[in-house]
Amino acid sequence: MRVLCVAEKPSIAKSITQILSGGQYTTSNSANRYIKNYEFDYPQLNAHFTVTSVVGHLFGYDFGPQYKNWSSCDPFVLFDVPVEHKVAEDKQTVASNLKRLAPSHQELVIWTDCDREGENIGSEVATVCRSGNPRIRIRRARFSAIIAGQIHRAAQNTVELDMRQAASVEARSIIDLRVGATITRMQTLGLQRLVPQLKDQKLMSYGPCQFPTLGFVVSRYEQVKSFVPETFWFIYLSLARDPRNEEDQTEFTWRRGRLFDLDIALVLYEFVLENVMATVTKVTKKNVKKWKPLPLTTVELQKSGSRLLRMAPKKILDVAEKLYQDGFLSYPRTETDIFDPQFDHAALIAKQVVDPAWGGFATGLQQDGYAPPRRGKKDDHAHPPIHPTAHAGNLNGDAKRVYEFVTRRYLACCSKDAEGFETTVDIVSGGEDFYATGRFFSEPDLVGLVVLARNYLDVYPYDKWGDKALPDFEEGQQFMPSVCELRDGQTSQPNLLTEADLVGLMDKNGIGTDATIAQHIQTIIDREYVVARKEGAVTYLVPSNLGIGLVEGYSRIGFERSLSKPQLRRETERMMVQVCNGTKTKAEMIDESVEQYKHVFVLARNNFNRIVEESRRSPH
DNA sequence: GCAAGGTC
Repeated sequence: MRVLCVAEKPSIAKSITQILSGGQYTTSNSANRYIKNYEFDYPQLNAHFTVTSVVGHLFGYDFGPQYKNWSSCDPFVLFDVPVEHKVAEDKQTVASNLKRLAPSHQELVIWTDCDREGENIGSEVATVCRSGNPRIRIRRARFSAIIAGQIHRAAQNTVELDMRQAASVEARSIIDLRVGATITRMQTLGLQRLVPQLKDQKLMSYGPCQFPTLGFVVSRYEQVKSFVPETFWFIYLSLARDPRNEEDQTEFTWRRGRLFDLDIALVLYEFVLENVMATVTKVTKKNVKKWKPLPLTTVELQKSGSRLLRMAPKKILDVAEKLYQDGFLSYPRTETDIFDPQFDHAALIAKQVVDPAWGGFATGLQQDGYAPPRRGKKDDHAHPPIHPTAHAGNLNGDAKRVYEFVTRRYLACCSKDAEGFETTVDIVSGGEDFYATGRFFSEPDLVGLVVLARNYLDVYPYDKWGDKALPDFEEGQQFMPSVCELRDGQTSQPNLLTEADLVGLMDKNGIGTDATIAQHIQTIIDREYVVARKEGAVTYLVPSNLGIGLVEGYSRIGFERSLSKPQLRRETERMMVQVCNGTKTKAEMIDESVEQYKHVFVLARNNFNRIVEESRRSPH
């Protein structure tokens, strides 16, 4: 029997081949430059295997040519006209490779990622293969990690393709196209016609992900703008053990924190002054841990990368993609923050011992520094957390910095939590409670044998856990504070959104996926809805007048679930789950969603003057 | 000239 195996991407086809063939296989080129076809015998099934791949989706949806021209029709009709489902122009070579291979095989085994998109890509692969060989038997391999045992088990225990999951993706694709096209055309044409400043603005797109993304930026901007500082008061108390040394001050924090009522603060302060001699009520000493980081997901890479490496999320993902293609990093698009229990950490750590910067640390992990990585809560059942797959010694610039971050993060995951020693001193002065906290990695010799360790912090300089010395205090000890003042301060205004903040918000609200979040941010910048403003080391996102105008305009119309809020997208997500469960059909999902958006569209068009007003308010 | 999803 001849079996045709098709993976979602070339790298997976290669890994599967290496595992199933035991290293004995032949390679040939396909019509597509990225795709190779591998062949070998698989005696366990008494079969000859051909393994190849696609490069993501094969098909795309679009309107027919008669609707291409924006003036050809009222945008509203795009809610209902038929959509074409065709192999995308740039995927013709991918499809022709499958179609050519199908006739010489009796069985097709689909090895796409085990998620909704993977199921959908699998159904596309099946369609193309069937067009080359109508009688080909179609099966699906289920695997959640590229680990030999799992891959063999998947090959020998194939299942059915899940057509419900595939259908849920089709429904979402069609809805996104219809909604995106109608609102984009209406909005762009309307604003160009009615707002003089915008007549040359090329494209003012609407998308179910880009608008909620813009909404987050505008909403933070409004918070910053409407912020009114408040004054608060607190009692500041400190002790100088050596009154001649101004540096040697132990500052105590008032247990009440901040008070926003001056009268009350004054009364309490006067109580304290009447009896200011302080008494130490308690000295607490305890061992404390700072947890090592979780295994790295794409979203985390982008958040911490943009914060620590000061690169745009999109840039980080591009660099990581290149490192993956060069064989230095594992697949960079993953939601998983749990390593498979069978994952071979020893082999990966061994590859890093040669590094001049962290090789010594890796050697330490090989001796007794190793501890199994923490287990997060997310598993996409398709890819492991991001980790280095080979040592890279010759990188430069951004590639070097991203590789270093991923590698240090990985080694930190395989290390131990940092251990410190914390002392808290509680005092009472004039009936009010104060405290001071100090922390050490190594306790001064008093107790002698407690050895505390920085552990993962030695390889992960991105986390800070500073030493803060505290002089010795004893319970019952009394002292006269060197300073005791009623001080005031003001609440500070919130910061504008950073790219890292925005990635986090989108992830939390289900806007976009690990692979697309950075693109959506880039889109709202490209559309000039938002400007990325660099202030020192941090990049803040500031909405433009156009961006603010659009969001304000739509919310003025008073949509129950505004177009720039995440609820509508969440509803789409919920319906996809229902289609996957079988509690809703694809057609029902499309109908319901389109009805809802038709309503929104009509309301928006009838009240378009409000959007125009908001967009006109200031020059762009 | 429209979307978002995959991958390169």
